Amino acid sequence: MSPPLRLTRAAAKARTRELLLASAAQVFAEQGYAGGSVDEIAARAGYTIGALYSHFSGKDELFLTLFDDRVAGHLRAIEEIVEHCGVDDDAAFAAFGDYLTTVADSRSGWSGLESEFLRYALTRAELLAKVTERRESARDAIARLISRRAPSWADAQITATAIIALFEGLLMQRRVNPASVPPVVFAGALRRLLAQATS
Amino acid sequence: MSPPLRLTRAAAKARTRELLLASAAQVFAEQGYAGGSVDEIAARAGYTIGALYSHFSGKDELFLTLFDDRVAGHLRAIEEIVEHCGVDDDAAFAAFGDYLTTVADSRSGWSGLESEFLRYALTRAELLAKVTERRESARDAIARLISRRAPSWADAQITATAIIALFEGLLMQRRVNPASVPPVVFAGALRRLLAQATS
DNA sequence: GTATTGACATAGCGGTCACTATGTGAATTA
DNA sequence: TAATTCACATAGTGACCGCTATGTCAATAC
Repeated sequence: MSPPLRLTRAAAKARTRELLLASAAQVFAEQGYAGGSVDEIAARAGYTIGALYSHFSGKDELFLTLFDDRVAGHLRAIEEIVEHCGVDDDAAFAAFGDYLTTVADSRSGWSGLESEFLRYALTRAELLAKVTERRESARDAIARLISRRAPSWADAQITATAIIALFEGLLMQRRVNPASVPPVVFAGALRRLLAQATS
Repeated sequence: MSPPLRLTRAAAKARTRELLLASAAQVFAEQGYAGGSVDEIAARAGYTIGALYSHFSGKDELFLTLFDDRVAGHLRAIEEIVEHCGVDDDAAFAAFGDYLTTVADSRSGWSGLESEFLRYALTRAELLAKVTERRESARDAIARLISRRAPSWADAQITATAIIALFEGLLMQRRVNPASVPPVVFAGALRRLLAQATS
C-alpha cells in the first residue's frame, strides 16, 4: 500500500504534478486566484517554484488545468445521470439536485473562483476564449439534461445558464454563512427554476 | 448652470470626493477590486494619490463607500415599490422584475465585484462583518417584499438569497456574452423562483 | 563506468501596489 | 497683510509577485 521507496522518473514526475495540483486547489480555494501565490502553492506541495514551472507554463495554466478537471467531472456526472435515468425526467432532475447538493457540500471552497477568473480573463482574449469554451460545455450538458422540458434549445441554454448562476451564487453565500443556505436549498431552487413558466 | 469659477474650500473638497468616487466606480468596474489600483483611480479623477488618501483611509473604505451607496439605492428602490404597489403582490413583483432588468442594463460593470470583495473579506473579520451587514440588509428588503407569499420569514430570506445569487450570476454571464442573457431573463427567472413549490 | 538527460532548487529581476512622509501654495482667518 | 490652515502634490518605501536564468545531482542510457 505504501508508495515504493524508489519511483521511476516518470512516476515521480506524475506524483509531483498531482501534489502541485492538489496544493493549487487548496491555495486557490483559500485565497482566491489573484490572492494565491505560486510560491505558496509550490511550498505547500513540498517543492519550490522551479518545480512548478517545470510542470506548468504559469499560473494561468495551473488554474485552467484544475478548471478542466472540474468541468470534466461535472460532465461525467451528468452523463451518468442521463444514462441511469433514461427518459425519466423526474428521476433525472432529482438525481441532478442530489449531485448539486453533494458538490455544494464538498466543494464550497471553489465558490467565487470561477467568476473571479472569468473577470480576470475578460481583458485577455485568449484566456477568455478558453474559459468560455469550458463554461459553455458545462452549460450545454445541463441544457441537454433539461431540454425535454424546455420549449426550445435556446431556452434550455438560458435555463441552464440560470441554474449555473444560481448555484455559484448560493455556494458563495453558503461559504459566508452556511446556516443561511442549507444544502437542500439547491434542490429546491432547481425545482423552481425548472417549473414551467405560466405566461 | 456651469459651476462657479471659484469654489469655496468645502465645496471643492466635496466635489473632489465625488470625482474620486465616480472614478473608483469606473476603475473597479473595469478591472475588479484587486485589479484596480488607487493610483489609477486618483489619476482618472484628475488627482494624485495624495488627494485620495486625504479623503479615504484606504482602498477598502473607498470600495465600502461605493457599496453603501449602491445598497442604499436598492433599498430606496424597493421601498418605492412597496409604497407604490401596496398589497398588490403581482404588481410589486412585476415592478421588482423591471427594476432588476434596469439594473442589469445599466450596471453590468458591477458584476462579480461584490463576490470578489466578499471573498477578499472572508479572511478579514472586521471587513467581513461590514460587508455581511450590508448584504443582509439588502436581502431582508427583498425578503420583506416577498414575505407574503412565503411560508415563513426564514423561507422568504432563503428565497431572497437565491434571487440575489441568481441575479449576480446572470449579470456576470451577461457581461461575458450579452446575447446569452437577454434582459427579459431576469424577470422570468424571478417569476419562477417566486412560484410556489409544489411539494 | 561514463555521458547525458532532466526534475527540481537557488537566487534574483523587473514590475506593481498600497500606503506614507513631507512639501507647497492657495484659501481662510485675524 | 500677516499668520494659519489644509487640500492636494511629490517622491519615496517596503513588500510582494510572477517569472526566468542558471546550477546541481540523481536517474537513465549507452
